[in-house]
Amino acid sequence: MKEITLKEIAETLGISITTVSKALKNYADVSEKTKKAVIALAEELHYTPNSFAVNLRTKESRTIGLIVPEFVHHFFSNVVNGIIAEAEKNGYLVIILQSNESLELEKKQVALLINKRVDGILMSLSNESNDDEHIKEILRRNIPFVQFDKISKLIPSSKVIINDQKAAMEAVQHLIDKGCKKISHIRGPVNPQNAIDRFLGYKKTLEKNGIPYDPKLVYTCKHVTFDEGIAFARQIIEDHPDVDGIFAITDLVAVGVLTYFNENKIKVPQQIKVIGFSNWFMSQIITPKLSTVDQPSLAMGIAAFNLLLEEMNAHKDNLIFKPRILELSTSIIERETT
Amino acid sequence: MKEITLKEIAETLGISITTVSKALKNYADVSEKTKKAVIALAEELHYTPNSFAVNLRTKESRTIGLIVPEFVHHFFSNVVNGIIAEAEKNGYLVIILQSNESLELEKKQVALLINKRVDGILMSLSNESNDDEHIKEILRRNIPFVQFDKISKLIPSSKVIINDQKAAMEAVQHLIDKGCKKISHIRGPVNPQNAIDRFLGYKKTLEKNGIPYDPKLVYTCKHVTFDEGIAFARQIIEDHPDVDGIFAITDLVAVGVLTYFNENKIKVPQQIKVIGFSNWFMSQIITPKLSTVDQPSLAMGIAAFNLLLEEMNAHKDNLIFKPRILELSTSIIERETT
DNA sequence: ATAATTTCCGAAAACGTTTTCGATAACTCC
DNA sequence: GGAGTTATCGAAAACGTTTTCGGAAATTAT
Repeated sequence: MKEITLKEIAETLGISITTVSKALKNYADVSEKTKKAVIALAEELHYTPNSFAVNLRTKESRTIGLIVPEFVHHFFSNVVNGIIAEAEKNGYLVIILQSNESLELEKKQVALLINKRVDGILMSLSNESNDDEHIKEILRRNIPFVQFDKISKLIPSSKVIINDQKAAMEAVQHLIDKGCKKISHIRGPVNPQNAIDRFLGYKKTLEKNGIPYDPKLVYTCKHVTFDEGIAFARQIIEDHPDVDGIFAITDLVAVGVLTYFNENKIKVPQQIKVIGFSNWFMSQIITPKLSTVDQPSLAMGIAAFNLLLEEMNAHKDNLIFKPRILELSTSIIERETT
Repeated sequence: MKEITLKEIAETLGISITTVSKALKNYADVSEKTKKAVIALAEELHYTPNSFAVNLRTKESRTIGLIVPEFVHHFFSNVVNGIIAEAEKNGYLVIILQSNESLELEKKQVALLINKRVDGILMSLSNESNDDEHIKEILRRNIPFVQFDKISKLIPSSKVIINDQKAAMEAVQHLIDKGCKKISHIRGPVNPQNAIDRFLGYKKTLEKNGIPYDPKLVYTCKHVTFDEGIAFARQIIEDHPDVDGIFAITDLVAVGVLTYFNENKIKVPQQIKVIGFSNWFMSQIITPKLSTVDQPSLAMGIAAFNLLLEEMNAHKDNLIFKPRILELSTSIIERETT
């Protein structure tokens, strides 16, 4: 079981390796006759070029690295889906790494990708990320790099994001428009930019509508899980029986909230209205159907890859690439919980 | 921005490339003094070995390829999760490809992975797969290969599966035990082995319980979607108003069924009992909560990678590896729909 | 006929690493 | 002091490809 190489083909055909290589790449300075012969033999022997050698020679691997905090959840798996589909369309392969929201793992993974010499890196930050050294290392090495969704504003790279603050403002305004007077917010962890922005959107919208902001109405998730949704729902009812609206950081948490309410006969939307974030699939199958903010996940993946592609192409031609920020638009989806 | 190579380090230190390489790999025939110097300089310059060259030289990439039909859905994203976690633990990277249930794409992707010279391939077949040539090519090239979940019995490779027939039998028996007399089956497409096996399990269990098998009670999904669940639910009620049990190929379809029943005030489980398959997350949040068959997705991913790892290690040492078949166990989860 | 051009081919270098094998220098032991 | 041993190093080949450049052969122009 030995590998077929250019040398093999060259020797059996009695020509040089050079000519074989050129024949397969359709160079003009190879006669049609030899081309035919080479191609025929290559196919017969199931020749496929050794990509290790090609990579070494051409200094590119047509492979990109992708780091996400997790992808079992609907939003990220959709983004990843967009990325690998678009990558494949352009002849790129994707190596996927999952940081599990751990900064330490994230650092290792960045090092891995650098070592692998991927042509570019696509990344969504973990919740723990506040130390930027590993990201700076990517830029220092001049590796094409695009952040998406969970980004750091301090890193001067291209980004694909939504306007979390604006989207949150619309969500909270929607609750107010539906008659909510006392709105609680179940927010994400302290670090991530989008948790901060959504919280700020919540706060600003209250103030804009003359509703005093009360920090006691804000509950902070540690891991943004279904179970936290259940737990906070109970706590909110205990602490503030008169709350009539809840804005949850994400649909998963909102679904936890609804589950608790369903089990405890708390009427949604009559007693309390609920709005989530991201428009996960499950939001349309739970009873009552969850109102939410539609966040274009597939489009985000596609946009992120294409932005990276532009940067990789510029990089190949030794051009400087000016980082760009793409802001995708969101929209409120009104369902039965508001 | 030039890359740091062994040559760089060797020249600034006035020693040979060989020694630098050996120093970094902690060879015994390099003095402690030079080792220290080399390591210090390597760190200072942020040296990282060029993996293209390493791959070429060592003929391995510590990268595996993974092809799944799709992974936005809960089951596969969990399997993938298990795989990449386990791979990373063992120093392997994973290239993920999605066949989108298309045979044509699947073939291209196999070719891509072969060309990439991944150390091993992990694969779950698309629904269209009946032509085996591309898979045979993997075996012909002696590339370590493990199939999981959606497999072809004809391919003599290692496999990680569940016993679909047995699991289906348990599910249908569960419906019968709960009093169902006329059970409909919403099955998967014609080709895939697991759709066949689950159907066979359905049929056998009916017969075992003295219930005549009626092909008119079997509905065949083309794409196994939520919408098909809704459509078939309507059709079942129309065609057979007296059906009192439904066994759906997967939770997604079952959830579609429940959604239709909820909207049309058909009482579950009083009028009709429903059981799904796979225990997706959504099955526990829908009302009524869906009874289902628990299929160990994460464990399947972990097992599949470890089996592949064994095979890759044997391959490295030029040992022959006898394919093994791992069968993971399933269990019925009784919830509110039965 | 020769000169100029075109067509076709191949030698060789390069990409950066790993590993084998031999060489030198330094040491140990009697 | 010489033989044997050990410690340390480096030359060179190899992995398989791509690309540059020059040269020979064939063709066309003069």
